[in-house]
Amino acid sequence: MAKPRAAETRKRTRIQQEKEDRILDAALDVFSVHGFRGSTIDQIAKAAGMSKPNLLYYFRTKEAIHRLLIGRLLDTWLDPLREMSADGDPLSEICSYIRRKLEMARDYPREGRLFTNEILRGAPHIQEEMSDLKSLVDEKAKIMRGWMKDGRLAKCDPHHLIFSIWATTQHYADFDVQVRAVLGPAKSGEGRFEDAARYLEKLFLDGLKP
Amino acid sequence: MAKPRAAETRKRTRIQQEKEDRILDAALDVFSVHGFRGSTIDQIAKAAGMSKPNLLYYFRTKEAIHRLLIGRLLDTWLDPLREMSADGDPLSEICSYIRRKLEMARDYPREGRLFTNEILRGAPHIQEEMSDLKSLVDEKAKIMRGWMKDGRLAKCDPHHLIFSIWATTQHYADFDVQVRAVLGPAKSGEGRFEDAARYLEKLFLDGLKP
DNA sequence: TGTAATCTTTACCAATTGATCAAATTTTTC
DNA sequence: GAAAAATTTGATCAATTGGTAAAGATTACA
Repeated sequence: MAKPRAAETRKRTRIQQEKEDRILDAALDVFSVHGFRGSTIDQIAKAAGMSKPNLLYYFRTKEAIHRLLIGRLLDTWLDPLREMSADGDPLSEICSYIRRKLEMARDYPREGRLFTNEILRGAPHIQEEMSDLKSLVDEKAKIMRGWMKDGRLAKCDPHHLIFSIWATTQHYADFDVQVRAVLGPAKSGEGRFEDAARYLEKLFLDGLKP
Repeated sequence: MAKPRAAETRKRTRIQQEKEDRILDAALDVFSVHGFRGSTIDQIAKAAGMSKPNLLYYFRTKEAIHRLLIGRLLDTWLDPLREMSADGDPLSEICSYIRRKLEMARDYPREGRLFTNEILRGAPHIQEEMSDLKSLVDEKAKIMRGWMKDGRLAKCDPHHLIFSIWATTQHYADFDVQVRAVLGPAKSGEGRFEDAARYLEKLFLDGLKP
């Protein structure tokens, strides 16, 4: 055959596997920093070590790459929240949730920035998922309200509680350069995540009153 | 004269005043959503209700507009932190700071997103300001450590304390569409900022223990 | 009111960018 | 080891984009 597109090929070959992975990795690098419109196929191709037409042999369009990355991301992004269980101890459940989100900010900062880029742009590609998100959050908020009624959690607005967890943990991915600039070279090692975890646990449990 | 650039004109005329303001406002709209590379001069010109060459009569380049906006932003962005005084009551000082930052997120969300866009991109245009930022934060961290030593503030890492205030307040500007999606139409009015303020004060003062 | 200065428009340019195609090359399969 | 399938390359395209040149329209001011 003259020119089969990679995706139209009978089976996924070894080369396809490899190259597609390399492209997605490179694209995540580029998209997470420059956003969709700010990224070029050339940039991604170069980062993946191949020519532009070669890249386009594996993915028809720039958007196809982006869509795939966003899809993958959304798949796992909410897992930590899903894991929060009504049966556990309220404060431990919340602390575990914070810890898991912070680990994600540490281990997958590019995915975090990709997500933030998308939200900043007004979430044009993920309207549907936003409504799934609402259902999930409402469900967990209900659990929290139950805990509050039982006197096992301080009374407060559960939606804003969840926002504050998202915000404080995601901050270490999105504002990484600012965090490093402020902490200075000495404290910018991986240890900053342990400091953050310690601080956040204290904040969420006891607040700042002496 | 054939074609004087607006900026090179003897005095700022009424029209210059007006048009430049309109351009900057439109550019803030566009840049804050699409980032620098993702925004086009045409887009900004259209949003400002003028032709592209007309816009370029007032600002030589796209970058000139962006630089000016970023400069303005940085000028006022840190004012609330600067106001935090060692003489005040620690907890009130911190609560005021949170309140002021939240007001900025409410009243200047576009500026907030412009800043976040810049940081996400690795802060390429504001390296110098990042180092000024460190000095200011270090100074305030020192004040906080003093408060802790005196037993007037819970012992914790003051840098991460500041991060958590930035994160929780800025969240309402950057993730606005997500916040609205989660809260639903009923609770997405301006009242959400009062709910946030109430929640955050409670969190930072007392934490979540019942 | 006339004219010099300022402002706006129309037409245009060169570079970049997303994407295609056919030919050349490499890999897999039998 | 040859045929078939898959991969890579180089040339190319049309649209977009940042920016310019110059002529025409408007405004301010004597």
